[in-house]
Amino acid sequence: MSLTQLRYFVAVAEEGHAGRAALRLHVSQPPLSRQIRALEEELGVALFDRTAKGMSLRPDGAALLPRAKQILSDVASLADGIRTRPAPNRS
Amino acid sequence: MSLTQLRYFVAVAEEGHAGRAALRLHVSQPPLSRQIRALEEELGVALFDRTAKGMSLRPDGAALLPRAKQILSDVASLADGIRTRPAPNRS
DNA sequence: CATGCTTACGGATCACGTAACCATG
DNA sequence: CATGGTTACGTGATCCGTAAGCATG
Repeated sequence: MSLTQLRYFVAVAEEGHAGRAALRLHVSQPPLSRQIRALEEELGVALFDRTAKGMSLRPDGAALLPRAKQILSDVASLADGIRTRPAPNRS
Repeated sequence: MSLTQLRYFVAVAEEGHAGRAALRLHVSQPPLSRQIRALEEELGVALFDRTAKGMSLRPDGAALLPRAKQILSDVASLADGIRTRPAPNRS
């Protein structure tokens, strides 16, 4: 499991559509599809239902979504927090 | 920034020694050294002091350590939580 | 037959391990 | 000169993008 996979998963979950998620992420659909599938295989569960209209969350995917977003948010704030701390002054 | 880099960072921080960290992670020292350096460059700060005895945490590294451990722990529990949830029954 | 996810395939990028190198006490 | 981190270098794996394939309404 990688942060990239979590980012891709969140984008697809929020867009409900791999094409739009790919645009949002500036990648093409195949890598997206592959990473989602790899994540599902690693976890051993189906995260989405593939319909003719797009991809919709299944229960396990819905359970994963908020936690994935939390982790990504934590990672981002960690990076920013360190980067914007050139010296330990809190004046 | 990748989860691998955070794992490498935590191992070196806790061991205070790249050689032992490498054994613990089942990799060799050079990849470890490179990933730590890449992380430092990405963040724009020095995380460790390189001494003749090993690597010791600098203030920015000490600030990063607990947050990195938290994220890794969250990721692990997320994966386990989904994996051990074959059906959404909470009987 | 139009839309949307998936598989095939070739090429670039990244990460590792061995070996050689450099610094410190 | 022994210990420990770093750089060099070649190889193997991973990931992407284009193109072709397949399913559904």
